[in-house]
Amino acid sequence: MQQQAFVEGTLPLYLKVRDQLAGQIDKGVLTPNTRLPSERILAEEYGTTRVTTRLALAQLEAEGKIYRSNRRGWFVSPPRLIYKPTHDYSFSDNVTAQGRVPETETLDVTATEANPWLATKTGLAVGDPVILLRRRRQIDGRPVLVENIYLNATRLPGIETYDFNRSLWKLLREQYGVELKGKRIEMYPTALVDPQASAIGVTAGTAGLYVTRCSQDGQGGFIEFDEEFWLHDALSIQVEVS
Amino acid sequence: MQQQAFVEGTLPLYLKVRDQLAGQIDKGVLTPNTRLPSERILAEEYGTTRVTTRLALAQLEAEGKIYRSNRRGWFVSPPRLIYKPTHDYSFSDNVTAQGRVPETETLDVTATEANPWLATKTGLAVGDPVILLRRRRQIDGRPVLVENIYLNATRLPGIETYDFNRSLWKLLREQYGVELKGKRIEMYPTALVDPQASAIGVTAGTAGLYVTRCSQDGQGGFIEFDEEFWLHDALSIQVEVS
DNA sequence: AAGTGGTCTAGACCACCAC
DNA sequence: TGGTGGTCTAGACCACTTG
Repeated sequence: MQQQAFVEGTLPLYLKVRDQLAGQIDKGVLTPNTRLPSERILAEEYGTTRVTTRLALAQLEAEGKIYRSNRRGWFVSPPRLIYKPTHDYSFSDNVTAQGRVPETETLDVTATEANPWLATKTGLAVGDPVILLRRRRQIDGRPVLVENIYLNATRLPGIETYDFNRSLWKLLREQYGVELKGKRIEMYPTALVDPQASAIGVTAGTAGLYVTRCSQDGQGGFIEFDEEFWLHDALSIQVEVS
Repeated sequence: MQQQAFVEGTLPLYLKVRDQLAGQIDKGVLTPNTRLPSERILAEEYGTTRVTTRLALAQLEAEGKIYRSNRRGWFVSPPRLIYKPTHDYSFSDNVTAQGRVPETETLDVTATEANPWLATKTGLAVGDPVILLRRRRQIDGRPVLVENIYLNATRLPGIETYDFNRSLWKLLREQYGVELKGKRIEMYPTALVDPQASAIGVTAGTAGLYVTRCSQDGQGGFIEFDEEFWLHDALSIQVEVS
């Protein structure tokens, strides 16, 4: 029942545990995607309880140094993917160019209509037909984002019949002759909640980055609105302007 | 000692508490910057313990719906500031334009030299003289970011003598005739750790957004490198390209 | 079946802030 | 000085994953 003294210069215990583990990660003793010892073992090693150990792990998770895989354990985070949302890079090409292995899964494709929220985001009228495409994307076997893509069904007739497990940008260019031009991007950090958290296989409340991207063709016509839910430790955003 | 049953359709208790509080925020019962009841009172209201209540509060914090003020309590988050890092907006003008009240405090100004890390970021040589300026910025009385600004001392002689509690961009333009042109921006979500967490007055480990911005003049000469540590719930980033 | 993280209890003392 | 959040203990049962 003894509490640790909180005198000047003394860190809380959970931050000491944090520092120890962070040191092992930074020094390369623990390498990306390595599993950490279980919470119970860590608690014993550091002479404390699971609650305190979990505080330390939550800190490292918030910093993006470790991640958890649903009831399988804690793992060291791999490097962040460099992502330039203003460019036309395909996810697959970008991931491959950085020496990683991408994978895309189509979750479902639905024909629907623009609701008021989507209408204000896209300039469509409420009720205009759209195709909603939901996909999950992985890097090196780890799901890192889910996305909802709203496609202008009027402008892209028959698009729901194609294979969406490949680059959408290439599909638009090759089948419809569309070159995406104008883009309006918005993003902010937030927690992933259901249904996105479940789709990505993480606990509700895991830190994430919410990114939306509205793309038009050269004539200013609306083509697609993309809503991406990223794990917060999986990416680093880069934007260049001149 | 009875545990809640985890049958189909039943949420964990901490998520029920979360939903209740979130509902009150969304419905406007709790308005921005309102203080929530204390953890002990919330725990009693929901018939649970502080630990579980804190889980619920941590969820809402991760989503950006509430924030904590060092040992003073939990508060409802105000709307996010819309921030366009590719534009030349001054912080003060931007905050004012959105109907909020900005404040800037200079923490310290130091003459130093470029280290290897800064050299790779800026194109300076290691050892080149730079002025390091640290500032804290507030919105409506709440500190929302601290920043480290590295200024090219060779290009901007005497800059350390000016008042930095106002717009740096205006100072550069009016006193040095500098128009910033090229920008390279990089950002990713991470936790705020000391010394930034202390400077902003939040617990180490609070979710944040790390933003760097490297600016040049029209001739490609390096002017300033800006490193910003934002509270994660304080901003929404917008970027437009055509 | 064994082990993992996920959730939860019922307390405790401490540092800090406002009154 | 009293109340707040911050940290911590020493357990418990549950759901899920893996062998």
